[in-house]
Amino acid sequence: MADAQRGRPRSEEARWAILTAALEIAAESGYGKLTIEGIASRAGVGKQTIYRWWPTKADVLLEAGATKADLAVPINDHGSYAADLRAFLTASYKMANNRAIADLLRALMAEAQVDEAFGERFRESFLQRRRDALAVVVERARKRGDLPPHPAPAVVLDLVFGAIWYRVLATRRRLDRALVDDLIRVLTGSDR
Amino acid sequence: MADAQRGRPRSEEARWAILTAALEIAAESGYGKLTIEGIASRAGVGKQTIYRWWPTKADVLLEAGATKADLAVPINDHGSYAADLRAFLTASYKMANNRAIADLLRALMAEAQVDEAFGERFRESFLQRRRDALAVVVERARKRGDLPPHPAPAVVLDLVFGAIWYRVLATRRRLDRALVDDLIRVLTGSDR
DNA sequence: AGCATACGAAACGCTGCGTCTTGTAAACTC
DNA sequence: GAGTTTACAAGACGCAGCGTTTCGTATGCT
Repeated sequence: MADAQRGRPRSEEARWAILTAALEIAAESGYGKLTIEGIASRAGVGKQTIYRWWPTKADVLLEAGATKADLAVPINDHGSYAADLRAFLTASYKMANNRAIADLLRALMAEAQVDEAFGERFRESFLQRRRDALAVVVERARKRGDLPPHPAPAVVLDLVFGAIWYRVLATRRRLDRALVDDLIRVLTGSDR
Repeated sequence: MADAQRGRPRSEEARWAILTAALEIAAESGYGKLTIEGIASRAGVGKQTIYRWWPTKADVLLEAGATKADLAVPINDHGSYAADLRAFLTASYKMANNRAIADLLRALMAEAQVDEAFGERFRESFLQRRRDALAVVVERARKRGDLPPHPAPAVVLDLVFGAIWYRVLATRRRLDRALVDDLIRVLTGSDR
């Protein structure tokens, strides 16, 4: 085989140590205090091993989150648009109300604003996936004839993720039942 | 008078040069490339003059925005909740669709995630003021008997600002008429 | 005149960046 | 089992920017 593996293979142990160290430091001291040298030192790893596999420390965190945290949201069919929404929102706010995960997401979103290239990676590998997931729920409602004419599907995504992210980033208030209930009311048009 | 001014007064000229230089550099090269030394150099000012009056470069930008950009939103009475909302949202999305202002807001929001102390200042001096403004609109609607039972006033704020910020920070899509229309529909309960 | 504070300029030590070098380790190829 | 290739830990390197300090000067008040 021409493209058989050549040379020493990547150390899975080092990768794991790096991801763990990054999460630990970020959790203990905050993203602002996270440095490549700090990660390397705690992981017992050379800096070059980090630079070889990740372009920035934010990418390390992004992979750490994807690998070690369960960021999946359920999009099973619960029979109605309202029930599907409730399942999605409940799972989402359990995530957002988890301190460690919220801090991680805030750091990634912040870095995405400052580093344009990372921003694209973050949007594609995280934000867009979550949009796609909710879009499935909306599309299912449309096929069921369950979807009100307004708001438009694109706006549904903006309202749901907007409200969640705004609380996480701006007001720092917990996501609660009241928000979820009103959100469902508003999106299903069940005021009347 | 005991507390009369003593010593050389603060140079208004230097202050203005610093705010201008900060905005220019951020606009030209992005917030990631903004440095205190860069600001001082372009403004023709000693670094100490910056450190004497602002704790961080983000605070410089925050004051620059407050001083040089018109960030006011109209909360005049337009006769109905829907009309008030439309005026508020229209003004907001004209702001958010202005590239320079959007970039500035993204940088400030990003820094607020990383620097806890600045985050509080940002919330108090900017985010909360805008929440207060919209709260006036909502309260007026309530007094008029114009306000639907849902969503609750607090959720109204989350939905409006959430949608705006989410587009600015996450999808980078322009705010458009469709979003404004759907938002008004949803908040006034005028589906029916 | 004397005092207090701000100013521009520049030097300081420090931290973390991203690169590079060194010697060793772990896989495959012949 | 000798040779090749890539990854590894460790650490040195020059650089940029930080926040502080020092200097001599400027501008207000009493």
